[in-house]
Amino acid sequence: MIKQSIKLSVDAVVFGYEEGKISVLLIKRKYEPFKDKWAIPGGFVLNDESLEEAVERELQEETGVKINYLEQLYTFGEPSRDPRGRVVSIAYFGLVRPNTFKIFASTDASEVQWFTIDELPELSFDHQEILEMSIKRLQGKITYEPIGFELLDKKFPFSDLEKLYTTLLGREIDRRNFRKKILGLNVLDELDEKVSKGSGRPANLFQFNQKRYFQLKKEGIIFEI
Amino acid sequence: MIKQSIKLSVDAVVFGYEEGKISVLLIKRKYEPFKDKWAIPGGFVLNDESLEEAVERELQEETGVKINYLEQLYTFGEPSRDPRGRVVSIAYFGLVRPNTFKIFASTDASEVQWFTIDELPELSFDHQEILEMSIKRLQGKITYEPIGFELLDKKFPFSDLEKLYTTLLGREIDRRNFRKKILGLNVLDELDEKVSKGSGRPANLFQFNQKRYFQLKKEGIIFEI
DNA sequence: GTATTATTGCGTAATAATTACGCATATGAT
DNA sequence: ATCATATGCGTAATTATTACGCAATAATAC
Repeated sequence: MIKQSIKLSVDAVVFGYEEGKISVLLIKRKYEPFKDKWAIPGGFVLNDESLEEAVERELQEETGVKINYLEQLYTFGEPSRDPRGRVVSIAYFGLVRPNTFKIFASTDASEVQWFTIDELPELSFDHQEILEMSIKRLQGKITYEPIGFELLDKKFPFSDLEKLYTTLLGREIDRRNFRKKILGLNVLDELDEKVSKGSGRPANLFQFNQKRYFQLKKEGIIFEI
Repeated sequence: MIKQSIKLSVDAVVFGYEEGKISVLLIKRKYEPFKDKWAIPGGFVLNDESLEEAVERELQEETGVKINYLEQLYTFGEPSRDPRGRVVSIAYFGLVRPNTFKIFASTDASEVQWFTIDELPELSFDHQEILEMSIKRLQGKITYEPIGFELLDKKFPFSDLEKLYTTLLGREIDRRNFRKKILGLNVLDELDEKVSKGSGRPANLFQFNQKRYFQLKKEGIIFEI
């Protein structure tokens, strides 16, 4: 039997949402190959850590990000995808609230930066493909799983949620029907707090009730936009 | 940097459909660990083959199966999942038409057998978990992608398709509404052939038109049951 | 050969879900 | 006070889903 010499890495596409824009966290590579090019954060898996642990460790090391939601995306294994040799990479996608921490570059990264998804730089390896798949997955997923809340502040006005969905889905949504639908799902708690931004009627704040969501899911009631 | 010593394998959950039953192809392991226990077919990835090539090679070697549809399922990487050491496995799920070839056991398998999914034996490693995830994926997927046809003969009476869906989804479907819906999707060609099985009015044969499906998909028209 | 049974195939009505849209309400700005 | 702006509630029109009746065409029983 031929000895297997395949290396295993993890990569993470991390999405954030601020000021009506979806952004992705990228690092500038400090070393070859693709030195000084932008890439998705990631790195090799250690012998005794799980894949999720590897992702969270690498993200912490390279960017300082604390992940809020993490999900396995796909495993990329084309023999030619890394010039150093055979590297199979398990890609994840994650959601964070950018305003809850400060990003910084270290270890393999010389820079860390948020890029809005319509202004992306050229990427290393097959990271362009990974990123495109992530965006599609995110767009698909928010219509049948309540993961959008992971991108918003814990307490948010309804208009923030609506803005997020119009941005992510890339189309207009009727505000009144959207409100009816979401509130009808019964996964939001209406708080006794109001917030006013600029002119206009002040908005009530809402909060996602995860416990209630799991309860409904167990009863077979599905979340769908 | 610590040298990485992780092995990479692929596993494939292969589904077949015959006589109104969904079956999974399992092998009996010839060697330790889990010698003489049932398992999902699979094995280690070679240095210079793609992951899909590895799956198809292992299936051919161990079982003689020629796969009809193959899709990546999930990557399982818990450090403790294999008693031999760290083995990360990329699981696939596949669909075949069992009546188009003969299965046989060889290399790592002492036996190969179809098991209906409600009469499964005890499985090796974390293969139980992999299989459960596969079944869920299959059930979910047939409602929004026309992959069910990969399990049927190329030419089939409508009742076969209906039977497949009731079996997979585990619930009754109104024959007349189902027919309207599927035919309305415009992805089936009605042939000028009829088939009669036992008594009753002979049924027209249909054939899935993949070209037409891709065309409709490109136009944004979605398949959904 | 005729009646019976089984299965296919086409239609229409009742119900539910989605979409479109009018307008009152509450605040900041002038 | 008046206007501009954004929130929040309702109802009607449209579309999709579900329920179900029944004719058509064969094998089978007698």
